[in-house]
Amino acid sequence: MENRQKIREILTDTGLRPTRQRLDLGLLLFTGEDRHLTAETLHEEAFRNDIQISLATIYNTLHQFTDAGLLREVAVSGAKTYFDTNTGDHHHFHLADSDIVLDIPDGELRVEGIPTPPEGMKVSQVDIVVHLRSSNPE
Amino acid sequence: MENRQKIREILTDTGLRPTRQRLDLGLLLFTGEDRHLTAETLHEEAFRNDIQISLATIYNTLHQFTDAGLLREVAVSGAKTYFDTNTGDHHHFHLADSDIVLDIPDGELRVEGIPTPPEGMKVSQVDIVVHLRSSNPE
DNA sequence: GTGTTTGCAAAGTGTTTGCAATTTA
DNA sequence: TAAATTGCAAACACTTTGCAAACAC
Repeated sequence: MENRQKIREILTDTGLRPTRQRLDLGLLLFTGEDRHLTAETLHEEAFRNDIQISLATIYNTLHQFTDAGLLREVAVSGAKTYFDTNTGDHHHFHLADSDIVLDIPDGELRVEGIPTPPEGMKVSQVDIVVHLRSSNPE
Repeated sequence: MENRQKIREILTDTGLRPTRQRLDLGLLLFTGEDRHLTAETLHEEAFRNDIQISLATIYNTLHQFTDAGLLREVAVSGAKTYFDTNTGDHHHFHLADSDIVLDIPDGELRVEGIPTPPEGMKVSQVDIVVHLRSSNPE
């Protein structure tokens, strides 16, 4: 299949051996729409697609992909770590009640006047999270 | 002591019974400079001050104080939950290497064009986290 | 073959919970 | 004394680790 070949290239380009697991996960992650996922989410998705991968390998792979710049870690809140297949510059809604993460549509949000970091430090990332709640009375 | 009385008032004002534990923690939290802490941090600080409080009660109290609007939860990154004694509108630096959280000095940072939330939702909080790394080569 | 990767199970972290004992109003 | 609060220990959710077996080059 053509897609599989594309993933293989992505992997070797970033110095990751194209193992069956990484190819399968890469195919899930880098095909189709951008999205947000947790290790658990991805594990279930793999399972649903008859892909056998241990949770430990899911964690390893998510981190390796993140280190390789193929994914981006999003700090939203709570215990779970979210990964974003969109590595571009953008920000997030967080639905507090359901723990769902959504992209904020491009171009609307803007930050002004990011302060100078303390001496010896540099900005590595700016995260904006807009937390949302249901506007109905409880 | 005068401070203790002040804390007692804060507690009763918010409908929290002024128990020994809440008074002690309130005294630690609401005296002196604003700061960021985790349950573990506060537990240690209490211990150093010869205040006997179980970790479970620390967690309970932090959440009760947060619900009462005396503290603010800050979603920075990673597993730990940070609480901020500054409940005002402000944002944070996160030192990625040491997991330290700092306030961004007031007035510099500004967000423009927070997008309209999806139907039926309202914005409950906007968190901006500027992640910092050492600018020295690794 | 050699070094890398996987997967299991066990361990680790941070947090919450159930419930009897204690404290507050 | 009725209701709220505490503290312990156990349970929990998520993540990492150690290491032998399997795999990629």
